[in-house]
Amino acid sequence: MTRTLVAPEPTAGLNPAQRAAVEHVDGPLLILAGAGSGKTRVLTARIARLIRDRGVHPSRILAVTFTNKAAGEMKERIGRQLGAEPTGIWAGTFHGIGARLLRAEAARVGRTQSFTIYDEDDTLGLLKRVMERVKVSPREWTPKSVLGTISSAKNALVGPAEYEALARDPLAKAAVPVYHALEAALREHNAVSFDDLLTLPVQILEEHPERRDAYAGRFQHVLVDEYQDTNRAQYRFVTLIGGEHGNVAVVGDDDQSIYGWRGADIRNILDFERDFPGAVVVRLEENYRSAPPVLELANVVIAQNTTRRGKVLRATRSGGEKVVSVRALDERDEADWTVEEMRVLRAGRAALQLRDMAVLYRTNAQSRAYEESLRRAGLPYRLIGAVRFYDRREIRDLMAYLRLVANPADDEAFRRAVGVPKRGLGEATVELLAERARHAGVSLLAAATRDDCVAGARPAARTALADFAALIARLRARAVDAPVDQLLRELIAAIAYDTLLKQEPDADDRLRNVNELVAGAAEEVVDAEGEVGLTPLDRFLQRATLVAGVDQMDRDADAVTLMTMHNAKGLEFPAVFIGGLEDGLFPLARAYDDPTMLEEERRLFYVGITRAEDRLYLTRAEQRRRNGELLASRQSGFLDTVPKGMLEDRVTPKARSMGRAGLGLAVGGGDDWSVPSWGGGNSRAAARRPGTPVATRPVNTAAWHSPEDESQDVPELVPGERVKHRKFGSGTIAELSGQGRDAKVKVDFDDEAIGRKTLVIALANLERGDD
DNA sequence: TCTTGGAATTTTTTT
DNA sequence: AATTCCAAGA
Repeated sequence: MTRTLVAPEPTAGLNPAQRAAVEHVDGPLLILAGAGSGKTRVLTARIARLIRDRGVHPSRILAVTFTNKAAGEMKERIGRQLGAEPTGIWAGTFHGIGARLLRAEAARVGRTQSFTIYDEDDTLGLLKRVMERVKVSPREWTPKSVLGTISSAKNALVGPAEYEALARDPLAKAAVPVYHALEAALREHNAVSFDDLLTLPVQILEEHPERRDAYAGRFQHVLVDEYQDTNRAQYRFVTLIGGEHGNVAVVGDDDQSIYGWRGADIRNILDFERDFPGAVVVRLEENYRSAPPVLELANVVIAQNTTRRGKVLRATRSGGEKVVSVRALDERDEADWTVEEMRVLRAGRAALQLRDMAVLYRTNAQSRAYEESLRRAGLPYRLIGAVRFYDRREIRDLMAYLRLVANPADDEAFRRAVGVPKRGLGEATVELLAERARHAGVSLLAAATRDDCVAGARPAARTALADFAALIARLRARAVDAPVDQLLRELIAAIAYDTLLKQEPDADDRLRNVNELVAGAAEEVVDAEGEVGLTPLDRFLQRATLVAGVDQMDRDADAVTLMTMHNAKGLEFPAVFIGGLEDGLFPLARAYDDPTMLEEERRLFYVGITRAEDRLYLTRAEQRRRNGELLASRQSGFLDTVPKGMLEDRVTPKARSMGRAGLGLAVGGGDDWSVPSWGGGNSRAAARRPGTPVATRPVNTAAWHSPEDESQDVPELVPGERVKHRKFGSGTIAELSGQGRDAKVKVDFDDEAIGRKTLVIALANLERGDD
């Protein structure tokens, strides 16, 4: 049964479970793969085997990965097993694959092949304009919340009509006309949102059975990685393509489901066997990555969750260092300690390289302190996520031009490009133009060249518009045969963008970024692997929108990695530092009231822990600046349930000498923050409200209350009560509204110049009484 | 039309 | 704290 071939056998060196997953051929397959259990290996071996041993042509395989980078790496690994990289395989993220399908089928949803993908910012900009048009006040409903509810609807495959029928709460009702109008506007702009990359392909496949048959027939085998993070639309996509033949292999780990907040439905993996009858289930529970102490901790932590299929990772390695738990004074101390430990690891016997170390955290804001410490220490680092390269202003400016060149209907791009550089065209002119364009049913760019549309604008403005339109037309003509980098160079010259940047504060950085963009565009031309009829410009623009932070990560550079735990999924490092293990930060305060959210936070912790191969450090700070406010914090509840002895406790010198005693805080008894302990379940929200401000008598927390009033929720403010605000001084409460975190007060301040203000209690940091 | 300074406003995570 | 938003002035 073992055939001898030139390349190594795909199943060589696999354990029995892995081998079973690789050798299973037809019919649904669910691979429950614990962290570090070699699932990527299994996935690649499986595809290699399909191609080599089962004669499946690569073009008949659809492989969905979580990042573009992962797709690239997978193809490369398959190539190594087969001796040559497979051509024709569709491998990428759901969004990337959706875009690819959509390019081919664009006409069916009222777009052309050159449609633009609107990112979050673009979509939000469009939505604001739409809200204005349909008269939904952005004061009453923030554009973000409206976009959020529309986005959830899309991810659940609820279209505008159905949404209208279902709308019950006020926000949803307000969003109804916006949803309708937004869809129309996107279509007019020849654009799609991120969500549309998932929903429109589904819509096409559902409405056109022959298209569905074509794709389902083509893709004989469907493989999906990180299945636990798929949402309704993605699930439907998989079912539409693979439901019939059932050759669907999904890999996932319910314990690593961390995207519930964007519509991922953990039930997709929990119910796989029901959705795909006859599914073979393979469990990969042997962990090859982490040292036993790391795994022990991971198992203890995740065991607190109730909603899970249940599994225990078994270590295959032995030995290893104890997990270290560190208490620091503040975020700066935490970062300094971390960096110091990094130097020790580098200089010590382990002789780790910087690329072997990663700092993981819950929120991007936490990166700052680490960046500063690393810079002070002179250690190079790479920051993943946060501000994407393509989100930088100078890059977006140039991209707006390219977008407009590729898609003249992209009004959002027009609005951005027309303002850079300043050419005497302001809001007044653009709004006039928009009005006329709307009337004439044409795009802004088209309107700029029509006399009837620019009539009424100032002569100077008319000239500027004509010049701008001519510039775009010229670039458009060049785009036909010039490579993208050349086009970019000409654009920069035409608008003298480099001279413009040179006059700005961060000129050097910005110019470097621009050069990098040009260089990146040149590269793109080289590795363009020819996607059906797409122009190089279209390809370039699409890639720019769909690259994720991790996609840009260069693992070869010797630098420390900083990123959120969400971004760390699928990665591993010899040494991992997880920062901010404090109540209110990790888990986030928002998760307290909701067991589902709390469990998701815990899964995120589990993901973080299992990134570590040899060494793991959990750090926390006694006080931390958040949103400009200094907050005292208790250690994370996640640590409370860890058995004593599993962690090696350390305290930074600063925390030891200036610890909380020095803060003069009225902490409710005891010198450790062991005050209210809470396990997995149902302790009262009031008893563990986080983010306690370091101030006297805060009103938005119950953490310092004496036991008697613990049963009360947040201490009630009442109308007529006197309060004091940091900036506004003293005042009297006039009115209360809202609940929980959204609770607001109207306060009449004594200072007449200030008068009545509406404040969010949770943010206002009011003090009770006068003083 | 563009610049400015003060005010308001922060969902945490991302394709 | 930091960014974004807005209104008034140049």
